[in-house]
Amino acid sequence: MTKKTRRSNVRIQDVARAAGLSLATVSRVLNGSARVRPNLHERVVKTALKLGFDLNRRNDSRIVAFLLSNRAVLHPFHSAVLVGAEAHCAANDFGVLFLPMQYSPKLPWKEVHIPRLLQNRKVVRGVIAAGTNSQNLLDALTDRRLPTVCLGNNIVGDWRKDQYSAVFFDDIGGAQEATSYFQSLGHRDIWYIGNCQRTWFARRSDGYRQAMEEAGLPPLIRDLNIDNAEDLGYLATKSILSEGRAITAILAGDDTTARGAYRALADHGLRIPADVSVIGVNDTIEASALIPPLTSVRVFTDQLGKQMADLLLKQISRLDVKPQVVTLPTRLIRRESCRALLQSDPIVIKEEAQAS
Amino acid sequence: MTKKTRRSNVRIQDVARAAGLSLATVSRVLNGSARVRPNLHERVVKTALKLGFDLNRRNDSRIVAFLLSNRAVLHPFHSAVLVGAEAHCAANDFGVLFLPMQYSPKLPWKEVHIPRLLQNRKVVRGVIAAGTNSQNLLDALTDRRLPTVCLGNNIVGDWRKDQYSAVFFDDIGGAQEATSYFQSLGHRDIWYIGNCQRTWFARRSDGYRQAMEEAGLPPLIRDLNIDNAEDLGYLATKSILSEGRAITAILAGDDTTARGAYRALADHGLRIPADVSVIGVNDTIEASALIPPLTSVRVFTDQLGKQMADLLLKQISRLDVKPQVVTLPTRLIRRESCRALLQSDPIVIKEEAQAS
DNA sequence: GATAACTTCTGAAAATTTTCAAGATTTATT
DNA sequence: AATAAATCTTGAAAATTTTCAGAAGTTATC
Repeated sequence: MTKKTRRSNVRIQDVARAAGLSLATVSRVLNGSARVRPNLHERVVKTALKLGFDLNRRNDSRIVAFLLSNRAVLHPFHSAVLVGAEAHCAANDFGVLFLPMQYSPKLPWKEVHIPRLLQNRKVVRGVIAAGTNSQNLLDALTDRRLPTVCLGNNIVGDWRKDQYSAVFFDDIGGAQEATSYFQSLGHRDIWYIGNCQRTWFARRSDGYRQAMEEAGLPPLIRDLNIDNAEDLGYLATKSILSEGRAITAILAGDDTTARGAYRALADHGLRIPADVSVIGVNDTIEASALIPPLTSVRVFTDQLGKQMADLLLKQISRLDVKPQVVTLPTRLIRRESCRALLQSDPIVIKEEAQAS
Repeated sequence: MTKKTRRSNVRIQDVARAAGLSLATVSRVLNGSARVRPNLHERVVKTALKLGFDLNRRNDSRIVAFLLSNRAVLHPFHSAVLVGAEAHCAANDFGVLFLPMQYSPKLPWKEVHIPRLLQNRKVVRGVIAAGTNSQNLLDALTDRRLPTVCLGNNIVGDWRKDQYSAVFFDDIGGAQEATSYFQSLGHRDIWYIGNCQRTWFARRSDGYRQAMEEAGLPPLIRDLNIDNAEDLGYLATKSILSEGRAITAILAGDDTTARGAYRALADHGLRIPADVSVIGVNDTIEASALIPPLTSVRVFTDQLGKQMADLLLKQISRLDVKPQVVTLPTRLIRRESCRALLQSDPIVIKEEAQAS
């Protein structure tokens, strides 16, 4: 009787007997190595829970996947999220599998190709969905019963928000704060530049628009459908300048776009911040690397990674947790790229229509 | 007889019988789940090979670890290596576990703490050792019989080069090429700045020194023991300028150091490339992000990752491959940060001893 | 709406992994 | 050098996973 405590008193065969199924089927359910009819699956899980079968501390995999969807490269932003997620996982004795993948948001979910390593919970226990995702991938992961937490800001198209855990960062509020900051410095001709085809640029333009409207100023948005963020910033800025529009401040949709703006301003002989003030969003190392250093809306990327990891690990350890949504605040980091506009300052309009 | 081909005709129990050992012991050797005395280990491996036991296509893990040793953050350089390695692994149906770790190069190898996930080949089959490593870690990995490939450039201290596969990139040659390029543009007062306590900065200073000596010019090296690369570049450049030394060109040990130099030059009112030309090393996105874009020694980071992955996967699939060393070439990418010095140009010496 | 062709699911048996306790070896201490 | 304490190895048995071939379910076709 007092044999010595086994790692768990309840064995897989006890569950099988109680559920009236074979050992094999129970094993398959418990480690997701193969498909089991939904009702039997449920029967196994229920029986296991009832008998108090130790669903976690068994010696199965302790790896989660960090999905980097639809990105060609690993940007500093996502690097930082990855590092944050890894640190939290490591602290909980989990490892992180780095898994870039590409898929079309239009593909029916059954046709989204899921990497082999995700097909068996023996290997990967859950997924952090970073990069740009859409509902079809979430469906495919749900079908495989993989707990998932997504980076909310970057999901394109409609998705069933109540069914998934997600972590957002408040870039809308950040854009709003940045715009208000410009206003507090006396700026009125404040432009937003971005590619509003992309969710994140669109979200930020909303924040900008709100702040402008609240201040009774007309929103000035230059929305170009260009994929490369630096080209986008460059061309958007260039087009505003060559049209001779009044401009004393630019809110760029992200730091890379801001860099393009820097370049266009330099081309036109305009100084930052003397002639034009600039703010970016994301506050990656790029922001502090620019000369002059860029004022930017900081996203606490390490916290972002940590939060996603945390929600995921909770889902993994307890099968019954409800999906949760968390929104992390952002914060404007003030650097030398902005200056206060004095009442006496003339509005600078360079007329040169320099050809690109 | 014609039963239908099994995934392998030889079973683990055949090996056990032939080797005169228990099933358990053979299992332990074959998946590295626990330590087995070296002679028995060898006996098992030999017997398995002799019987033609399928060492690979069994359904064991297909994951390798990407070790990022002793780095606080994931720099763009290592990001790119990681992405390159992952792509090649994915093409071979392997996944990559992202595994940052910290250890002291002075610790005896038995005391180097190896993450749990590396302790069992059931999880991780091999290691790509990136970041900064030293022999003690390699010993610890060897002890666990984990195939390892290291990033050769970043190994500190002595190590047994003939026992490990390694991939180098020719940064020495790159520094040499960069220096020669300066010379071909007519520069003579060419400085190298770096922190030669760090292996990579030291290697590059060697390349620089060679090129200077071959051209009959005195090497001008500003070697400061500062960890933060940007501060290093800033302070090194500042110190040269404030001493009033002649300087028309700077070879910075890496791109971040070059950025520091940019900032110091801007502080002194010097233009790039009009007054001073600058070259960096690594050619990360930082180089093209600077204004003006930085001429830099490109390291083909994706190839670097790919090569490391390739050597590793070969070692994993065949237990008998010899360690190999590969050196990848580098290439100077010319951007706007350099200009030819005309014979008539006066040598600019700014005398202002601006306090930092 | 029946039948064929195909796919998915399942349990029994086979194969492998893991636990446990005993035996072997190493290390520390006298 | 001898002994005790601690650690490491191992085989047998227990537990789990995987294979295999047949059963059950689906879909396409006539």
